[in-house]
Amino acid sequence: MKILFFGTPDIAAQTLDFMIKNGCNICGAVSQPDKPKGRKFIIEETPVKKVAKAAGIPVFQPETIKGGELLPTLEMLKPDIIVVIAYGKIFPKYILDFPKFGCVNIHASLLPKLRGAAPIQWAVINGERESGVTTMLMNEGMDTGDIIKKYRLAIEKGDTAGDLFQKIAEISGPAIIDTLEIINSGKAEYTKQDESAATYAPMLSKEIAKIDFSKSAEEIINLVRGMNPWPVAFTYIDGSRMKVFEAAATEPEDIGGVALLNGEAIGAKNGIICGVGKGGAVIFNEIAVEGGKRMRATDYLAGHPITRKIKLGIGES
RNA sequence: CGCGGAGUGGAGCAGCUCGGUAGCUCGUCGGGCUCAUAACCCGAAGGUCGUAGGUUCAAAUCCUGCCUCCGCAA
Repeated sequence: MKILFFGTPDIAAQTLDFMIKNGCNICGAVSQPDKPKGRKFIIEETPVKKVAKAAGIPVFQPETIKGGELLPTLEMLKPDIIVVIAYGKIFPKYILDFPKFGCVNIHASLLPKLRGAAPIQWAVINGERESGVTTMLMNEGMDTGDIIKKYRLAIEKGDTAGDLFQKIAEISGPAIIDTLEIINSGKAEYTKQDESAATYAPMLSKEIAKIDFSKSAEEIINLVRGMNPWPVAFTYIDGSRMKVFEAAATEPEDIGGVALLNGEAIGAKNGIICGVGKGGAVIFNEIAVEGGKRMRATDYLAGHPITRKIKLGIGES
């Protein structure tokens, strides 16, 4: 079965790598165009492109695909099936209809929950205990295709989005191989999604990453986990942006009777304790401020003592 | 040349504007106090101030090149 692979970021690259190593017949890889990245604006190849090039697979990076740009490529390669993971664009009908076995997408959630761009982070932010990947036959909607198979996965309490990314990446390769075998054997069943149960995982934005201290301790801790390693939950301390990499629940009494309202913080021997909504409090264990490296909050406090309570979250928004 | 910040004992920072004695909090080590402690008291070790030059009687501090790290932006 000739496979044309679509994908862009690291998680797609790992899956592609797994497929190659397991003998899949990949006739080409389509990825987003390379874009300037990093501090120096250096153009960097997408992870999928790197893997494909290393394996000698031809790479295609059209700016857009909705106007028929990919038709010549499809006719040249004549793929039997298209596999898509985190490519980043909606597929137009001419591509969906081209391969004999259709276009199979592997999505990092248990559909119909968390359709959209950032299912992994939202699973963590929402405090889900379970996630996984779903393979489906793509249609013209966003993650609305008929489900082929779900592969479940537990989310541990301390998992960050980065941890979940890793877990998802590990099962994605085996999952797609399994699904391809099912399709190839002709035993595939396509199940319609329950539209009433659909939820969405929109792209992450700066606004979402800003800590809202009126929320509960649990919600804030989940946000911190879900934003790690990117874009990282943040607030403002002393007028500077402070990223929070790790936070834990704590009791307001831990700071010796000082009452902390929402957003009020004080230095403690284990980190920075901050009052949050519903009478709770969280402790920031690992942080980074502008210009500084990531460090333990206790180290920050060594150079920036907070002996009287201060208000967090004040800064240019 | 996209914009900006930073390199100072093991960690986090101050000192630089206005050159002249290496400072603070924590940690480490030793001692003391205490029923006890991540608490408290006394003491000690530990730094070519990122690097290469320049200016100067004298540079952590002023000037120039280079290296490294980080934030924004993507």
